[in-house]
Amino acid sequence: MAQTRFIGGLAKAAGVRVATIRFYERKGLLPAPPRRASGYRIYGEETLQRLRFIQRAKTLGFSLREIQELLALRAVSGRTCLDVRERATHKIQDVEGKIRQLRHFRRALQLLVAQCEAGGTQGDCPILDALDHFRALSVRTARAGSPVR
Amino acid sequence: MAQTRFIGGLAKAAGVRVATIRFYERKGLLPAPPRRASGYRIYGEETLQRLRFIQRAKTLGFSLREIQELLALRAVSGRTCLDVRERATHKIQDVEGKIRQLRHFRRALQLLVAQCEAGGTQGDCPILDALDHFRALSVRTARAGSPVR
DNA sequence: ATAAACCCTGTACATTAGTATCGAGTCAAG
DNA sequence: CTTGACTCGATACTAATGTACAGGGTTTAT
Repeated sequence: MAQTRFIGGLAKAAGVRVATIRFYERKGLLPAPPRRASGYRIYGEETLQRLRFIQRAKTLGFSLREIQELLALRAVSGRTCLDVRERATHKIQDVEGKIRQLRHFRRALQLLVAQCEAGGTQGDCPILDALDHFRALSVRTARAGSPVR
Repeated sequence: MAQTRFIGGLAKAAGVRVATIRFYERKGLLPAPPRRASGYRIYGEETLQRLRFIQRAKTLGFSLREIQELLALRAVSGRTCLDVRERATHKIQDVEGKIRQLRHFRRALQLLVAQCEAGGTQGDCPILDALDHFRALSVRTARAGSPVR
């Protein structure tokens, strides 16, 4: 049985503002919901799920435009399957790149912590340039750069 | 031997605009570099590395403010080691959360592709609600939500 | 020593992602 | 059937993250 509620209840459940929900609707991130005779928007559970999806994707560095594209993968109308597959495959590459970066990132931070612990719980840490290690690890896409002038 | 260059060369090497570099300097993401007598900024290799770090962190969903915090982990002056360790540990949690989310995300996208392939290269895909699967997987933080009204 | 290409500061403009406010209408609990 | 909380659309404002001049000085290859 679908929960139904007005915009305020949905906003509270999702932890966003009412204005944000209307904003997302205008932007096409949320479908125009059914309305009461009065014009009040009526939401079911699925909109809450979609809002949570949007929130998560945002913290992962996707822009609203990208999130819209991701959501559009579901709405197959008018798109061929091949098209969807291509887009999804491309997104997977994207996601895997992010995962890789984050792993390097984590490793660097762990090194930082390890160096701290090695230095003892008080007194000076060594230079703590573990983040340089991160840099060294993840600069694979490095281009040549302009020469000295 | 450190490469040195003016702001334009650095911008080109990092793939950002000159104005962006000056913007980051104003924001404290890049240190104020040494200058020529003329006032021209002079950059070494380390600034390029830092710029690349910033770019990567941005695509991973960190705001400039958060990136500043991450960079501050390196600048140990005035901070105790314990403090740094705590902050780094917290960041690691953060990063791991993101990795987890991205993995769910990827799984959902892979499911989507698989469903597409099962449906053949042409004709209609099934409903393709693999992203619902993603939702089901990743809604662990779900709160009760307001009741019907 | 000159001209193209570059840099300086300061300020204004743009885009993304919301937030806030207003006046008027609606809901629902007592 | 009133009253406080909610909703509506429209519009304007904000913060974060850049971008684009304008007017004037600098570098450097030739």
